[in-house]
Amino acid sequence: MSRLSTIASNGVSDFSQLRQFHAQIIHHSLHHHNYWIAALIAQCTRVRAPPAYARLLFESSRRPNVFVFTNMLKFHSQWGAHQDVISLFLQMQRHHHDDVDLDVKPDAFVYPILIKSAGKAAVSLHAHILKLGHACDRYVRNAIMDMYAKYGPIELARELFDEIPDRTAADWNSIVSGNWKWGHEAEACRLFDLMPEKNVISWTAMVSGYSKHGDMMNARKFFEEMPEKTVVSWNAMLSGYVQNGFMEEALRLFRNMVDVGIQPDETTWVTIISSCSARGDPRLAESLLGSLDQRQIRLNVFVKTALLDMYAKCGSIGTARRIFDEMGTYRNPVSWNAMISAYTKNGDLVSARELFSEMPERNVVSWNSMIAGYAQNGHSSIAIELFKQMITNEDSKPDEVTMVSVISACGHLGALELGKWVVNFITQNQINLSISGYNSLISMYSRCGSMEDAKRIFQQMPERDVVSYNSLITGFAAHGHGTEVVNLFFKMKDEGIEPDRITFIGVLTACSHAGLSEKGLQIFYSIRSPEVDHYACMVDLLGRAGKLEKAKKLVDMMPMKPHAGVFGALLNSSCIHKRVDLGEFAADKLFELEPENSGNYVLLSNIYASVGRWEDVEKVRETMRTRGVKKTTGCSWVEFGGKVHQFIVGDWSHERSREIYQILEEVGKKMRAAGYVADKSCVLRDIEEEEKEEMVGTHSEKLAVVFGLLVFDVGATVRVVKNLRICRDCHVAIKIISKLERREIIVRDNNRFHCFKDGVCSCRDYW
DNA sequence: GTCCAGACAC
Repeated sequence: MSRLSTIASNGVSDFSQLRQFHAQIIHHSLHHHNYWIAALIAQCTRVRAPPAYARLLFESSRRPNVFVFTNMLKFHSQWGAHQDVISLFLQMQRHHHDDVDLDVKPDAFVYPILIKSAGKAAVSLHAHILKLGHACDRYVRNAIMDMYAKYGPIELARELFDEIPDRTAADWNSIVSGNWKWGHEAEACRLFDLMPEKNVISWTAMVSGYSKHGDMMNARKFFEEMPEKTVVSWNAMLSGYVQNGFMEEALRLFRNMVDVGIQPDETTWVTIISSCSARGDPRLAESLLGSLDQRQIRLNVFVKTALLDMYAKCGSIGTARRIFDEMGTYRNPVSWNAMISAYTKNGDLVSARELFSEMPERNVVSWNSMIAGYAQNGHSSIAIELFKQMITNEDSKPDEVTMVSVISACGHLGALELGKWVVNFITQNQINLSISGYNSLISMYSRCGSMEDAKRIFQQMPERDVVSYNSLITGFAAHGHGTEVVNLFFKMKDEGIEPDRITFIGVLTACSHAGLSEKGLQIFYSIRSPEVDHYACMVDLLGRAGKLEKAKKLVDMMPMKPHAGVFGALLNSSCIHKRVDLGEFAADKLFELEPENSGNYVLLSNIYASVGRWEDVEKVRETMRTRGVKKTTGCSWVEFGGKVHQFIVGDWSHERSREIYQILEEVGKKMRAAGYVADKSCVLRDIEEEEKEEMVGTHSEKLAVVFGLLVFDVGATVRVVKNLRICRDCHVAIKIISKLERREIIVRDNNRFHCFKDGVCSCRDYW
């Protein structure tokens, strides 16, 4: 008996020792005694025993008392099983309610655990706890204050802190960490200096605070000055280096740590492993694993999850899955999520979805991984559908990460109506957006063709970074608003934000499309080290302006190897200016670089057609046939009633197709009556049977416009979204429809926008 | 006998 007591108070060191301990308790027939059950559960927490094991222990108690409950709560809390914590607490309350004499009244020991697990939701517990009078307990008091410090409003945490008459070190540490968390660096430092007694936790909080702010100089300074260090302090410093990308420093510190005799713990390993996955360096990881093996490190679920993630990021999805399968009952939501995102990053949405539906306990990250997976792999509609499921399910609340994916999906679909509904959802659910959230809104509005909204968001943002400017610049560039872009470019410099490569691409494209050659050249020369993409923009700019010799010269002078974009720009401008020689030169290079891209063949053929060299047109067509190059057919979308309707060439799948084609026929008659004759110079039109039709063909853009304007009354503006180039025939048709209907039609084509108004198109150079 | 503050994984 006394031996058992010794084990209980000293603790076991691993799971197998725990099982021996358990066996001895059974041997002494003590396994139904609450005292021993509580002790065993406490040891489960210590060695991170599997949840099923702890649950079995819990159920072996006929009448769990407050100790058994509390230890079980602690166990769940450590695993992050917050749902279990809450339901166990409710069970406790029920037991107490049913029989007041039973020793299960939730006490001051229970509330801190509950508050920690409930997170932000613990706000609703605050009043309840005050009523029970637990708020004067220093642990409970601290837990509540800490909750406000972590989840906000931090001001309330501060009020509570100021009211505490006998502040403990924990109270000071909570308020310091809270200030770091909310970005109040100066206040955190001020409070740290005011602290009557600083302990190792206070110092570690400062190291981690500076690290999270990217201030590694000060982080290191505090780390060096600490009077004592624990393994947690080392871990904080390590993770600071890793998160700020100082991998060499991290490894050096790690060796240093081992040298001074600090035993790395599981957190250390997780940090080191995740630094390998960030670098995508499987070799380093392998050698690390070797040392893990040598040290006989027992891999806990955290380490295993980090390993899983590392293998997935280094491209060994099979190994990742093996680890996942081996984890068995040790899996927690994070392991599931890591595996799901491994699949989505690999483009394997089927396997990801399968895991997602099998998961026992989904959290917001699971939904986010899945939604982002669809959004990033081009399945925008499914991403939005899943989001709608998420909000009906109500098991997890969407956060900013969710919303960024959903916003981006709306942008790719060009679904403005849906986008506005999403924005409304964000405000109604009080989801706080960071800079990157606002940036994604700017992108979304730009992609949906609503620059007024994009600009409004930009102006309303509390703070802007280079991505904010890039998003708006790229948007205006796509709409051909050159001067707006140039103004923004100078404004950002005034604000002290350095333009990056994306900025220059946006500005140069805008100059090119708006015919601002001089401005464009001037800006190009100001780039410190121009990259190949910038040269491509300049070739485009010079080419469009008709300075094809200069464009060709620039290609020859480039300090790096030109890529397809450079020759593509040259081919495109050769087409605009009917330059067969340069067109052939560019096309030759392109056929080598990307033989399967049909667009290049079409452009070359158009050049020949424009100068009447029909035998060469035929030759290009022959080449396409022998190489098996198929002209890509695009599809168009138009949004109506919160739904995105899709059309492809010659498509009859839409439920109102009959009506649409009938109206198209009538529009065609009107057009012919108005004197419009189909333009016969539209070449390669017989590559696809459908394109044989005259003016009133069945191209997707026409279907979309007719649907939007005439079948459904969408109002003044109909937005058509298409990501491939629209054909010349459709371009003309849309112009005519806009004139006949006296309405605005916005077409997104190849991520550029054309606004048709009363038969006039805003773009200058497209055809 | 239990509870709070600092580090890690998606």
